[in-house]
Amino acid sequence: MSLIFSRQCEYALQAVLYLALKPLDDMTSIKELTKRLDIPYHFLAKILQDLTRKGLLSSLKGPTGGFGLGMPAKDITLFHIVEAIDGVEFMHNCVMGFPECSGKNPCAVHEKWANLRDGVYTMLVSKNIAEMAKNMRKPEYQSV
Amino acid sequence: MSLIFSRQCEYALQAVLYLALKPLDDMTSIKELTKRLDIPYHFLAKILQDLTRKGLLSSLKGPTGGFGLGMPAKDITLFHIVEAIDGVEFMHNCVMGFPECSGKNPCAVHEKWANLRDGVYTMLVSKNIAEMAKNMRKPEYQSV
DNA sequence: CTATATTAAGACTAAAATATCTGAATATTA
DNA sequence: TAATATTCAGATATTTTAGTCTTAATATAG
Ligand code: FES
Ligand code: FES
Repeated sequence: MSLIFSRQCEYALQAVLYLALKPLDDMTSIKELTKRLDIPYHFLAKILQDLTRKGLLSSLKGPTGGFGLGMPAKDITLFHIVEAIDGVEFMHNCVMGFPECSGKNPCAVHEKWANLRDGVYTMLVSKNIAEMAKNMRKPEYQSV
Repeated sequence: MSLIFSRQCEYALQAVLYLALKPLDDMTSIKELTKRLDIPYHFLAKILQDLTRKGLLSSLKGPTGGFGLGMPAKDITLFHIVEAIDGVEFMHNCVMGFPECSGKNPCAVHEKWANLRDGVYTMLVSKNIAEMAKNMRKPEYQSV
């Protein structure tokens, strides 16, 4: 199977975009998130804790507690999330798996891949998550 | 960790490109391939057997045996290899992991991803593996 | 203060991907 | 025919990723 981002990372992207639709200090429980997004409860819990440790989210215990953005949505891009979960190695790895990726010793598709990779980067940083979230037409995100 | 193709698939791409540099009926042993490409012996064996069953390669037992292309290099693209190993789901999956990927209910990056995905497809089919192999400047492939 | 709802943390389990091992089948060569 | 070099097939092992469970900590509301 091929995939770009790990499952964890996909869940993180989905969850943070959901939080981006809410006011900064509004806390959202894991329960609400898993219900909306159909993500395993405890798995999502770990991911969110991870993002909290890394400062992207903030959390609060107790009733009325939950998770919220750790900084204004306008300062967060999808790239921050990918970076926090999967890391950025994909930005400098050879798509064919060769140990080196550079124009010096290019593999058969290096030029094209380098372009596409830049495109992925642009895709992840071109808008902040507030704008991103608004661009979605996913039922999971309606009437938050 | 993020990656596009599975490790298996990466190995397959590397190995088939190596075979593409040889005459059609010239058999190459796993030993030679693993030595050149630094791929675990038995793992590569399984991958090549898989590709053989699927017709992309041919094999011959015994001394002077080994693996070769199953059809002329000009008829094979990288996409055929990816298709055989990883499958083509990545061509219609949402990059953020949502259950549906379509313009009807687009995720935040659907348009951009759809373009990039087409770019990946083009990258994989734009040349046959004979041309691809010649474009490589990897030391692993010199003086075959 | 107490009961409750929540996150935090870490151990644990399950599944998938990656890698290794072993013996059989087969073709070549001497 | 015998020895050898190879692929073939399937079992096993290891590592990584995904997912679950349990207990503790903490904040709120009554
Ligand atoms: S060398 Fe292969 S993508 Fe750069
Ligand atoms: S819906 Fe996400 S990439 Fe198409």
